[in-house]
Amino acid sequence: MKREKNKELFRKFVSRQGLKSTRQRENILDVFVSTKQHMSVEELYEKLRAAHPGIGYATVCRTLKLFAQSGIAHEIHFGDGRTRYEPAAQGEHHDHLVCTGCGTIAEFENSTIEELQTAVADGHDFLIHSHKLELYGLCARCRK
Amino acid sequence: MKREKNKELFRKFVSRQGLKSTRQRENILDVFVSTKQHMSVEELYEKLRAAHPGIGYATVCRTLKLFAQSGIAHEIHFGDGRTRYEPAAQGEHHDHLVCTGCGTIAEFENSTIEELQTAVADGHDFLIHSHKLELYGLCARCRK
DNA sequence: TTTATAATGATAATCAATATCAATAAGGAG
DNA sequence: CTCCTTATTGATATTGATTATCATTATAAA
Repeated sequence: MKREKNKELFRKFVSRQGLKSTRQRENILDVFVSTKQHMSVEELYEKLRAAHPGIGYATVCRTLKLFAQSGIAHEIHFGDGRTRYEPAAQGEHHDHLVCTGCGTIAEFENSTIEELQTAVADGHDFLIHSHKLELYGLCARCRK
Repeated sequence: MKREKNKELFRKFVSRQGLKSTRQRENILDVFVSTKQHMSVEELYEKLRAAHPGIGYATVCRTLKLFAQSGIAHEIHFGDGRTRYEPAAQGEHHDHLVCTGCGTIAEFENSTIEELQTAVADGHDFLIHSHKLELYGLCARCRK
């Protein structure tokens, strides 16, 4: 199961880096892996406080950064000034359809686009590490 | 010429919106249209101060936002917390290759990718308004 | 000119994220 | 199990970029 795999990966990361396993990190990990996509730090913080009162905002920020470093999370910026995180699915990648009407975010994957990206990068002698593709517009509901 | 066209477009926008033509706006317009791509607000401010001392930072911010509203500029966010602007070329669109080694930004266009994006959006009954595609990695020089 | 209104620039306010730091917790050594 | 070094936490201050405020100045139409 993906969730458990990410939890395992993070625990290995912590031990490999000589970091310590703490109650807070486990709590944040639990909530994070079972969360819906694209949560902002603020949203995750609120959700965490509900389940684990007393946790600090700074700790949430720090831990999410660790998640990104460990590879189990991706940091996302949609240009609204908030940092968002989403659980990473190893070996997969998806891009986003962002509705400017209601804020809904849908996901998609398209391997042909990915291949073309690689081709473009090759043409520039550029080595792709990661990419970001976002389509902004109106979702089906907001078009009506 | 593209630069003059953008200047004309902005002047029309100002008059159409009942805004006023000011020395500062003309100065910022001059510097902006003749600038290299992807300048941050800070960089544009510094460049402007060199040519037109006394101009305020807030005015630069406000005017760049107006440029974006008028359609002659695009606002760009690369995730480093700085807002950048680039002159818009009407009817064209390009995407970015961002080197995480030296920070260099190259541009590319690929109409096939654009078509596939439209196809993906159609499949979701989504109407694209704009999009952002950025490839992060190492440029030719940094790969060596 | 006069006059209503918009724009400017200095500065304060905002907002998310990060740094600081004293108190606490983890976990290996003995 | 206890000690001890070091990492972590959480409260708060700070940062850094952008935006709001507001008195003063400038624009452009009557």
